[in-house]
Amino acid sequence: MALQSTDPTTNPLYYLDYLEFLLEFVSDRYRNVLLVEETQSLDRFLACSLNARALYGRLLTRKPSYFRVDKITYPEISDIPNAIDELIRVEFLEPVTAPRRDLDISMRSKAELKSCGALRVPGLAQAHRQVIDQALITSDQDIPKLMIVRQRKRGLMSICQHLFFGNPHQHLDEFVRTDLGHQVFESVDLSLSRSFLDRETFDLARLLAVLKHWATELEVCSRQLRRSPDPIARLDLLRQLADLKSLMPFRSKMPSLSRLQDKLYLLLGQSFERLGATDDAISCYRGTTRPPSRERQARLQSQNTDIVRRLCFEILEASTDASELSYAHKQLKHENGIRLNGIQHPRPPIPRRDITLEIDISVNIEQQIVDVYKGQGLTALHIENHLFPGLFGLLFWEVIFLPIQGAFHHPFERGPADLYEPDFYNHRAQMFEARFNMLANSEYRADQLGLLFGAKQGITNPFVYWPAVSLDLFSQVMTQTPWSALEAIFRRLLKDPKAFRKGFPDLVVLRAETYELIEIKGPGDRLQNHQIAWLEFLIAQGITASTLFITAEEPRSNECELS
DNA sequence: ACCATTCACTCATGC
DNA sequence: ATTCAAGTCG
DNA sequence: GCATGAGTGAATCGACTTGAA
Ligand SMILES: [Mn+2]
Repeated sequence: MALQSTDPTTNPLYYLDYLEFLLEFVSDRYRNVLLVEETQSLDRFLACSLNARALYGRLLTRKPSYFRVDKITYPEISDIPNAIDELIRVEFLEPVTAPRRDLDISMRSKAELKSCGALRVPGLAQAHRQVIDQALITSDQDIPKLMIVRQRKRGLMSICQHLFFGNPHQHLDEFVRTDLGHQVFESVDLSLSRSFLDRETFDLARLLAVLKHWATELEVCSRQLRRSPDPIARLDLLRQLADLKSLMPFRSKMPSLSRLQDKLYLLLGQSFERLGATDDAISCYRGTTRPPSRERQARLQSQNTDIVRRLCFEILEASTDASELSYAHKQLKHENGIRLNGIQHPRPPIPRRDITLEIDISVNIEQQIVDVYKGQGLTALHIENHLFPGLFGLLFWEVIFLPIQGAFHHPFERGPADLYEPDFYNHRAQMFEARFNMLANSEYRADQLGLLFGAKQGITNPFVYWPAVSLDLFSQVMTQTPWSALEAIFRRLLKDPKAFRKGFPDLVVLRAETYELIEIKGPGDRLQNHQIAWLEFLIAQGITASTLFITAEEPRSNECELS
């Protein structure tokens, strides 16, 4: 794998190396996905002179696709005019020949407009840029033409990037930032996986990306409409939403794409709901089981107790989403009275303390409590979701980065691509179980913690947030937590890594023989369902965890007690 | 996935 | 003169 | 007091240039 150094003194064309690495990777591994004319274009590009390719690579990193020829200067590229001609011949660049008064204006700075005499109208020189452009475009003021080129084949480039990364949003930046050491990725054998296996799947991915973009826009509209109702705009929006819904493709076999579809259905359902189109909303929610689809369906049909009950049972059976589960519990309890105890877990009470504190708004409340503990000679850290997930990510490093089929497709992945799929554990069950067995030995565990922390520090891992953790912290927490508790926490994490990574208590307070977890609640802040779920779980596992509610205190009184 | 997404937090309503 | 946002670059 | 839904703000690499306000 030939990733070169970014150092411009030794390698002034580093960006071209990146681009060509990507293009060659794609045309090599995704030959059957690319269309014939796409392959031909790529071949034509790769056959160009070094100068031409370098220029195209430079322009590709820039935001607009129109460029003033007189402004294109790159010291490392010689004979730019010639490179431009060459790129025009292979249709990677296009001269703007038709009169484009708009560009002749907008691509000039104010100073330039002034020096070609365009701002002589009184007051115009002081006006806002937008106003000037507007005024000049319709005036008969003569404005000299600029020599402008438009970059072509940007679409092809984004197709290649999409294929390379397996998603539409990562781009060439990753190469630079990785070479600069801003991010470090685990090196994984990529030979077992390709992002897309055929054109059909890939086209579906691109379609879904477009639909999602559209749906997000409509969702924003629906929110605005709620603020300021407008019956006509509402009807128009409803029509657009219906159009979008009718374009929804059949459920894809590819998990990453069906996840996208799930999100789309939720987005659509939510928009319909906001506009009061209950039936449409329900039918969208029916397209997916992703939370909170079932809860929304139930709420929208609250008058039909049979449906509500069926949905709630489904939730209890299948969902890991705390807020959905809490809804289902309440609903069923409410309907069936008390005789539902079979399903409910006995709930340990969550310890609660209340204090008053002079609150400093400029600092977040958690940090203030940390300082209070510091004043008492205790170490407290605000690490929220980084403690146990971090420990998990470290101890199970090898399993997480196992290069099984479908997990890794390119060198810039922070974790396996199927991490958030229901089968993440199943596809690695043997390895996970073997690891659990090994880690049951506390000496081995301690050993591994130290080794892995040293070996992997700084390497991106979806569970480890390096700035927030330290070996000392991990060591102390690990040795002071019974393995049974750790194992239970890790297994819960594994059930739904996305959902269960959130909701841990804010603070860890370190004491000599033990530690304590505390969820801070400032004025107006309430416990959320997933926080309650973790607190109860942790307490049930014998870990000291509690809540601390803060009430604002008038200035000037002092001291608060935290035993 | 940088006019986008995600999350924790915060506020406003209605019971 | 300064501040600010967008864009560029490694 | 409670539940709910909507809205906020911070954080996404960081230094540097440019043009506009
Ligand atoms: Mn909190």
